[in-house]
Amino acid sequence: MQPGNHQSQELYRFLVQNGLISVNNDHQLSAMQSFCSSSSNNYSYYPLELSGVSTEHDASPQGRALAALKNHKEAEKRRRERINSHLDKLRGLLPCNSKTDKASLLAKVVQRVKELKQQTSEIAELETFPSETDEITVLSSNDYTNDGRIVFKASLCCEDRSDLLPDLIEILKSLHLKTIKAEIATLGGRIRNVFIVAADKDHTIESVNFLQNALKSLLERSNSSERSKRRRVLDRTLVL
Amino acid sequence: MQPGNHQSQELYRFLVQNGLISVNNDHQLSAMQSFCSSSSNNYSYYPLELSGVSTEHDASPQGRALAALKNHKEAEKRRRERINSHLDKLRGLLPCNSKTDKASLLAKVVQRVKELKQQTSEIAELETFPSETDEITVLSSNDYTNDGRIVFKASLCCEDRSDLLPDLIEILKSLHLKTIKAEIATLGGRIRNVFIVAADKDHTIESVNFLQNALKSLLERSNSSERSKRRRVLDRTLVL
DNA sequence: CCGCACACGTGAGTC
DNA sequence: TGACTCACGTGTGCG
Repeated sequence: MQPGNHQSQELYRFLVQNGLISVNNDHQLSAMQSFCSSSSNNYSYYPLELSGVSTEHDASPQGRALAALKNHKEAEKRRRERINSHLDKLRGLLPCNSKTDKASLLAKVVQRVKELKQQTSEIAELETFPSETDEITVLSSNDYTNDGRIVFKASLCCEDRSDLLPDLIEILKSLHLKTIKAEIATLGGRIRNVFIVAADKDHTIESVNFLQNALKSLLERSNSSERSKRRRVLDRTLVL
Repeated sequence: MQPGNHQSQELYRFLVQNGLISVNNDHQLSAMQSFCSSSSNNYSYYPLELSGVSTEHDASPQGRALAALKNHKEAEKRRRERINSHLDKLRGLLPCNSKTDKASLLAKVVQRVKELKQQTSEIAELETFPSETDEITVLSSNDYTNDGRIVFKASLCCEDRSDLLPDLIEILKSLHLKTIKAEIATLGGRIRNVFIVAADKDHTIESVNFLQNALKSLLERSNSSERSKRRRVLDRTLVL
């Protein structure tokens, strides 16, 4: 079966998509190149074939060139199928028909990815409950990079005490970090601070560790002074 | 500038993507078709042009066919640019270089969309279930602003009782808040209400606090009447 | 008829 | 050298 005519295109795509006929995976197994050279698609297309020149196992320059061209043609076809199969997967993933254009489909995909991205980040921000365990999280990602400056998202969850915030502010000041946004939530004597800070231009990614250590020592100070039974500290650093 | 050679391809894509040069939007404005017919791409390609047959405003069959072919060629080019610009947007959205293949890029997109989809649904489910702690959340952001009116997202989680909803409705009515959407979930005698409300035009951002306080008093009434042991109330206000 | 979207084969480029 | 990707122009079918 050749998917050349338009009637069988959708069927063909369906088969490819559902693995009922095989298509190369991306960037692997691509050497499986002449799997269908002996099947039913040996239609004569090139004039040279019509004029009797054998292209099978031909070492002559024309034969080699023709074989290369055939390989090329088939490889290109497989490449198209690969791309289209992914597009069809996306069609199935989004709320859209199987008949939407490639461009419109991709536009929807772009929009959806953006939506989901900020949705998850918003929801992550909502997840600011103070938990029962002490916890430090410092997170930095490329998404947080803003015109050259590095931006962190840091979270600190511990027992509340009156001079926690001043200490925190002092730490940020000493590290030359500028607070962009801060959230504070308290629950039953415990507190969770989530703050987004921007570093100076000359800061490197190692500032994440400085901040991390400073927060850790702050938390240890709190625990030792209060003789807290809460010994375990969840300590996370995420660099995405 | 024509993007024919491979050196300028990336630059061209960059310009298209950032809107520095225009490309048709999907499925609209596609009638803008011959915008570059007088630019530098009037290279002679067809033998008929070389043999002196004018293709400009030619009503002869050859002229018409040639003009159609030219239109077709340019339209196809625009289609390609449209698709590629979206692919480049996706490249910028995902953690990948600008040099990843189309197929691999699309594979990553498929994977990412799947991930984000189930992530958000999982979190959304978690947000709907009533939790064990009493909780009030009032959230307002610029995203919730709708043609001038302020829109809140408020969440209330507490012990269920029969006259909770009437009380809630009364509060919203007294504050002149119009309910746009509401979700109610009950589980083991506990209830969670999430509702989106819109304020009147004359409301300010302080209405958030009114609502917050009203809900708090509502919750305290419930607790005092039921002699609930659940004293701790998570009380959050986020203004993004 | 024309506009539109697609698959196709091919030349050119990169590694 | 070949294996691979890409943009291109073209043929074709649909509305």
